[in-house]
Amino acid sequence: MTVTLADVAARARVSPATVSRVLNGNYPVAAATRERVLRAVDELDYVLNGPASSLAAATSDLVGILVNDIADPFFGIMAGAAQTEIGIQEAPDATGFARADAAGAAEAAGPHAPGAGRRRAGGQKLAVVCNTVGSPERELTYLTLLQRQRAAAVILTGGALEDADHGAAVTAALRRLAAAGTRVVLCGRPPLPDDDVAVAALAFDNRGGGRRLAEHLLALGHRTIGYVAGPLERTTTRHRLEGHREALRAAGLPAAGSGGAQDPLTLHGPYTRRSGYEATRELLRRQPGLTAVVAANDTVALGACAAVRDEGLRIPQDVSVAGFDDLPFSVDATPALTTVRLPLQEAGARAGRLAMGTEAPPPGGIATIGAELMARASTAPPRA
Amino acid sequence: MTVTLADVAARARVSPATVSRVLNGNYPVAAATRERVLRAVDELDYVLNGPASSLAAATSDLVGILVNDIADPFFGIMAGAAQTEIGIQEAPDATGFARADAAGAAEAAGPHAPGAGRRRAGGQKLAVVCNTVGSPERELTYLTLLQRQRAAAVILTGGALEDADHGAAVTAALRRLAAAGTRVVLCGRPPLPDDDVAVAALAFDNRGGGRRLAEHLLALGHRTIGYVAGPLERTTTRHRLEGHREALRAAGLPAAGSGGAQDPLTLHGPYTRRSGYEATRELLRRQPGLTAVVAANDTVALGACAAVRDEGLRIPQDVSVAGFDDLPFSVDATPALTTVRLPLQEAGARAGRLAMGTEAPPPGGIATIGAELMARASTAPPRA
DNA sequence: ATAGCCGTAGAAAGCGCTTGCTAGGGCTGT
DNA sequence: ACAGCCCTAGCAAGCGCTTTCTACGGCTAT
Repeated sequence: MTVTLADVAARARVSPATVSRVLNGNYPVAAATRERVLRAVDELDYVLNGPASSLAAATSDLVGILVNDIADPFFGIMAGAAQTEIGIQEAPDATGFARADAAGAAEAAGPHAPGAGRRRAGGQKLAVVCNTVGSPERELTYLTLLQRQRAAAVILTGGALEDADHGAAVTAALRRLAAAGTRVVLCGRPPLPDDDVAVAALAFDNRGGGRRLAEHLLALGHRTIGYVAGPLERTTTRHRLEGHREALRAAGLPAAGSGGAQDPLTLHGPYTRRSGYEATRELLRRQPGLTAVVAANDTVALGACAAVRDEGLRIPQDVSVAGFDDLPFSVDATPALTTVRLPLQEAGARAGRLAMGTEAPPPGGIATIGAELMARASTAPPRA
Repeated sequence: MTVTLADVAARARVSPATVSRVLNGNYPVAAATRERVLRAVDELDYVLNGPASSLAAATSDLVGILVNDIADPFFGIMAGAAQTEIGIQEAPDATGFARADAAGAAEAAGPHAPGAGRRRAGGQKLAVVCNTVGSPERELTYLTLLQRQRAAAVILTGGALEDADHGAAVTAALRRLAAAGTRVVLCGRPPLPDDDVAVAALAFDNRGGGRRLAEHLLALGHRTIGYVAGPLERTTTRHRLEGHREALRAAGLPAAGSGGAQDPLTLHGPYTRRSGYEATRELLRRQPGLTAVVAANDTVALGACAAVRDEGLRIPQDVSVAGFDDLPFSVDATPALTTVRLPLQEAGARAGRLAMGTEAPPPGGIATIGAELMARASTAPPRA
């Protein structure tokens, strides 16, 4: 029914081994033979059987990218950049066998260097993104599924859940993956607790970003700053908040809640516009003296802006609003949103390269990626 | 080195066949045996070898979702919804074998119904999204890669390229996929040219949406309406534009360009904010009488808004602006964007169900999904 | 008691590919 | 001319799982 390697071999009058070698291009095959095989391949519309190939070779060309919410550009941008880096490589050079010899002249290995004439070893990788919807179970399930597929690499993006059990489970899963030869990369997520693992981590400087943003507001003269934080138990949420409070404390303001106590100026919620809207209305209600609102991210900030307006207040004259991430739409908000820029594109691309083994891992396996303050029109000095 | 089925079998003192059956749960295995096997599985931290399993069973649990731009929420939302529908199902019932008998009492098949006691047949599907970046070659490459993996289903989202050669290539690829038993679903993309294939299509009513949006503007009194269209050669672009012009023509306005002629009121560009910005400035420059701008989608509309403002004009008093898609941020723009709502979430979910075979395909394999006008604050009557 | 069934488990034959090893020509070098 | 190499291609042994077919108790029905 379906065409197999053997069929192609028969048609090209060669052995299956030869066909395999032509297709994988990592073994010298005479040009004429190669030609014949290639012709047979597309006369027969042959498509390699991936599972069989992966089984025999004990490797697969799958690379998994885990994201918390695929509908959120924050993840979309990172995933897209990573996928671009991983995806379709330069086309293999079907002809030009002889040219390798010319190039070989530059080699020190002598006239009969055995490596001459070899073609791209790897082959096409299939980067796939998996949407965990922020659910711990799904995260684990996807990790198992990817291990099942013997994925070549796995990239985990975004903040991690701060649950001891779940953290341990994920760490164990990643360790298993790594042990099985899968490259593991963390992107925008803190390194694993014990860093003995061969897991590269690209962490965002959320704490620093949060601090700088707060400092900016303090410098403008704000003293009562509301904070619409992300979901509890997320590293991202905690780090941004810590940075924020660090700055407040440094300015001699009562950064309550740092001990986990109730902080009337901080409200937690999901990363949604709605959360931003509702939390901000609540904040405005209970703190009439509020002159600024910092949101967990840009999406939340949009909701905050809507809330401020619906209270009949102006941005930034009456209340300043700031976000985090600097997603593309932030500059288009009215007024343009002050936020903290995270180089999502770059980080994603780098993660992709690490996953491919194209780029050397950072020293210690850990790199921190800067978060830059983008002061724009949505923040200004408070009314005098 | 790595644990295999045989290892588990040895440890559980059963044959590999039995372990396989426990894991796949579609063959009666005595509770005690099952128990023993399951214990061995997790004592050994056994993870099924996907490729081997797929090879032997001649099926895979991969479902591919192709999107043009993963960083664009338009696709993210559809992909996310589809993935949710496909992804992690209810947990298999590890115990409770006996209960099947009790339930069996309700069956008409008699006391020894052979089907009693069977568990979920399918098993976990891995939904993966593939980012084509709008590139025809990548689209084709991904299709081949997915065929290699013997994917269970493939979902193509978003507008198709209107290039005869490429269209034929894609159609051929989809046909091959379908022939190989892969379920193919089109989501937000017009049906295949000859609909004899077993390919389900969920198309958006882009033409109708474009028409209604134009009618809305016409009803408000606009007569000189600029149009910042999407990239040429995309079905989405063409359909929206056709609907737009249909309405203009019906209103007796010179809908130039319908024959492909130069239309000074229409400009093409990518689906980016920047394109919206630049095209709109250009439009405003060459058509001082312009009172409204329709954008290819909401993202472009955001750019258009910025351009209008930068020209010192107000929205909607001086110029009305409208988008398309009704992405989440549209309602948050200032003023809230008039747009055409596409039920992306629902469409994606439905595509996911079609891919899983959970939902019956629409009659004729084709369904058109409505596009609803969302008249908001960014459009108003033109200055008198 | 005996025949016959049903429920359960094992043996073994692949699934389609990769790859280490082997073998046979055609050259080169002497 | 002959030995020895290199280049190219084939052989065959798996990779780890699924699944058909077969086998074997114990229980029911006569």
